[in-house]
Amino acid sequence: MTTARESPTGRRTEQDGAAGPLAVRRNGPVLLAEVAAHAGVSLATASRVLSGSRSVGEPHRGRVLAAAQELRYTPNAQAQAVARGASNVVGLIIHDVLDPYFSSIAGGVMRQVEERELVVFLASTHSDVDRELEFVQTMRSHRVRALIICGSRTTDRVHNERLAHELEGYAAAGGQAAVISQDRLGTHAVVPQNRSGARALARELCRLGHRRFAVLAGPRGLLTSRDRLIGFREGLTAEGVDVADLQVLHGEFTREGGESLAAELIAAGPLPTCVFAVNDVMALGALAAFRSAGVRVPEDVSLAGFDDIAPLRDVVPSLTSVHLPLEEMGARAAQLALDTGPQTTSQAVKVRAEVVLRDSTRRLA
Amino acid sequence: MTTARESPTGRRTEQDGAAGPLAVRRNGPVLLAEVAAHAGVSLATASRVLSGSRSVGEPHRGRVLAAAQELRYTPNAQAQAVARGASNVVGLIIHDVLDPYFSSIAGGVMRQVEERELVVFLASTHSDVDRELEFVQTMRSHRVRALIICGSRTTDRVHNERLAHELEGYAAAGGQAAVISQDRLGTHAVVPQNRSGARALARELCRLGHRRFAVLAGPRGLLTSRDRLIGFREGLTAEGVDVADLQVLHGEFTREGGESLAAELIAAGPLPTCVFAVNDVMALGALAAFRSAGVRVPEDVSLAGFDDIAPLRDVVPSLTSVHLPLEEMGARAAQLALDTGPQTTSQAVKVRAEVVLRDSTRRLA
DNA sequence: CACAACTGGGTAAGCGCTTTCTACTCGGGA
DNA sequence: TCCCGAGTAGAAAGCGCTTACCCAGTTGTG
Repeated sequence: MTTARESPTGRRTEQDGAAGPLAVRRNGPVLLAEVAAHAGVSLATASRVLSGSRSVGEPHRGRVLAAAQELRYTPNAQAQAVARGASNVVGLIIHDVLDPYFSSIAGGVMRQVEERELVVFLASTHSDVDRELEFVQTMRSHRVRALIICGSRTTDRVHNERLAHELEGYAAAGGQAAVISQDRLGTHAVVPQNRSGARALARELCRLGHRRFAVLAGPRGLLTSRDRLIGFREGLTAEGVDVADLQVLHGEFTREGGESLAAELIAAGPLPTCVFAVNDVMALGALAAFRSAGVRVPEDVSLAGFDDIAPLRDVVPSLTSVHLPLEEMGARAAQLALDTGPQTTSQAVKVRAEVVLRDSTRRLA
Repeated sequence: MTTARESPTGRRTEQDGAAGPLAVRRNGPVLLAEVAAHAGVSLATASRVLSGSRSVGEPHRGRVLAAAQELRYTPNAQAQAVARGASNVVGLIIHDVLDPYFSSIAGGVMRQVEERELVVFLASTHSDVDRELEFVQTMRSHRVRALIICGSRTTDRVHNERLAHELEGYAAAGGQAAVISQDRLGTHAVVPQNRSGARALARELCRLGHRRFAVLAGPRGLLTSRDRLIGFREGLTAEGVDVADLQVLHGEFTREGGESLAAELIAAGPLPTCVFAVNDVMALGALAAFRSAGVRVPEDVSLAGFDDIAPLRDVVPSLTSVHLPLEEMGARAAQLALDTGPQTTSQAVKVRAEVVLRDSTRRLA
């Protein structure tokens, strides 16, 4: 078997002259030119057969197909993208794959993407705004045809401006972007109704007889956390609860955050009758903290979360939460970014958040 | 603002002659050539400055940088990949993002990938072998520099051969692949010790006094499920339990699968003292089924799973399982595929599976 | 039977970059 | 003063494809 050498430059040389007609082994992938040669047709014809861009007559057509098969030809998608001036990849930026909130959304996005025979670039920021920005640049540079960014926006002005600027550049170059969270970047947006959801939750909890609440909130700068907190306050006010003595603890937006905030709460003294964790993973953390401190839910304290993530199905007591159709949100965002013409003005889709009362919140006597 | 027209062919024309020096607005992304022109240097120089491939003298260097900044230039990564003949993307094929087993592994892979400033293509097969094959082709065609496939291999000969063939082609073209599961494809492999893990579990359960078992197994063709079943049988035999009356139920490898198999089990008559679900999501499903049927775990029946996935932390009773360092496995696979020279023979890394006894399995009096 | 209107093949000009190769300028030893 | 390298800029030849353009050879129409 003759192995072709590479020139020192890395460019292929024509030195394997001794190679027989079937000396296919070479390093690097098989090229279209080789398929064409093997089939005895021109490069153009081979390309046309394989990409079906124009009809090709039968003697040739078959030969090309056979040659491609035999040589195990795989077209170079990057080169195709360059030549065609259009890529078939979609970018997806999330905070963390391990968080069920994001993996659910990702699931929805992937479904849509796969239906369209595209592929997805996945990047996770781990809630770091700089990485977020960096990934947008990366995606831009890979000329993704659509970009989906999910995860709460922040109050960080500088970052928001930079990001908006970057996305503007992306849009100017013909890209379609959609965010899942707050509609602040001038892109398409899928916007969960955090505020009204939390408001409704507060009212339901009040109707169960609760008056003394604590909120386990996320970082101050996170809009999602902030909106939910605001909504919750509004709901309480509407029910005539004095918001002044609402306990609000800020911490990480994660399970660990919830766990340590709940621990703080326990340590701080008499518990309220009801605790609202602004998202479910925090609620799960809080539940663990309560459990290990011997605080019973809902007997000693009621607990509610937000998002209604899938793993909630398996916890006891079943957790009261505010349902968000996460997969659907992902799917919807993908649709917005993929099915909208480049000239369309950006759309915002609101997503209702529905309170689901379960066993973790009890009715007060 | 002058907008450049496109020729009917989609190729850019030179018709925007009227454009002033700053008429940057055009459709499509900014090109390197435009940056070069703006900076008054040649294309080559601009390229060298921006990719740092060679030193460029100061008057020019600064001008290029400034021009790039001003025009919001983003290099076309696809074109770079074509020109350089090397891409910076990694492929990751899993069954389902929503399954914590896979999302944990994905998390590990992503960490490694991000450390190296690469990006990842994510594809999910939903356990469909045809899609798996198709995705390998897609990844190949995108010239991913490394490919990580995770998810149990099957007994489907035809598929295995096709897949091996495809991967051979990938390797021949210089790609590095790693699988996480069974080492059967001639690639690098991260191999969880399913059999010995299950064997150890069986022995521990026997030591707790159990003799009558049922196994909720996955599809017959799945090697992971099969290996765990075999190992479990071996463990029982070693402890002198007659394997003949071991109940084995086959179903889906998912939460729903576990749920319906457990329901079957309950319906079938007297329960064994201990049930082994071959993976945790099935165990979670079974737990739900038991709960809703009023069967208490572990009082009425003991339950054990396998994988020790993260959401297990939040269920009560805490579930006995066999721990697998999922994130680490993902990271390890990524390392194998990324840090190994192309000429190295493929390595297989075994991963120990450690039994963790928790509250879902009780000691029999 | 001349003349369109198709078909379907090949040639070559792109796509947006990188990199080799050539050319030039400059400083310093002989 | 001349020559030689070092250093750096630009021209141009790639990378692996697609596709506009051109040119037979066929068919269909009046």
